[in-house]
Amino acid sequence: MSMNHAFKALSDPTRRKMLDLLREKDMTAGEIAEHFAMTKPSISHHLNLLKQAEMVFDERKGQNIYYSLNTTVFQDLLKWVIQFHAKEES
Amino acid sequence: MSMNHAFKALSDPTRRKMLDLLREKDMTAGEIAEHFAMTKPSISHHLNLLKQAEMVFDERKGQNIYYSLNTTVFQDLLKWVIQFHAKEES
DNA sequence: TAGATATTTAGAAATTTATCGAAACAACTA
DNA sequence: TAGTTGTTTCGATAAATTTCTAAATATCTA
Repeated sequence: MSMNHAFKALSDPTRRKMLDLLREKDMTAGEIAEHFAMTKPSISHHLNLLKQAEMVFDERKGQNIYYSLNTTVFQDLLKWVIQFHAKEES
Repeated sequence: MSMNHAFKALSDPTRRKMLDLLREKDMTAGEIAEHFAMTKPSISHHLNLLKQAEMVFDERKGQNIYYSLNTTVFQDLLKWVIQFHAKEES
């Protein structure tokens, strides 16, 4: 199910860069936006796709909404890729 | 470079299913096409994207063109995914 | 409560992608 | 060499995606 959303989410370089940023630390939507030459609504859209794909969590803290990685889907991705990496043994 | 192509290639369910088929055995374009409710030109297009992403090889043998997995990019993908799977240790 | 800040939602334009039918190309076979 | 089979290329259309501006929502502060 959400594997399809995950692969879609990963197909855009902006979203992969967002995930890379979140790997270092949790960030607000605004902090994330600072790293891209793109309007805030566009950033919001990308974050929303990552959320739908269950690759990030969002949590409001006062005025800000913090985004953080949700690593569960990455475990499924890892399994998927390993099938190809070690195809002769499966 | 080609990582971007690889992620794009993986974003389509048809192409992921093609890779899954090739995991079992090398196949001709026609054999691959039999598994999909789609015209041959469409199949050819998808195979071409997989080739550009360096995820498959193609080799003509007489009248047929055989497709097979090229696992080198999958190794890069594995490294990429592992970063997120084990984010706290990197 | 009014204004300021942070972020999202809505709606539209531009670009990319998926798919098709028709035609072309390549190799085999009679 | 003419016909047949396997596959791709071409050109067009429809659907999906990315991005924008404008407006709305949520929270904080004075």
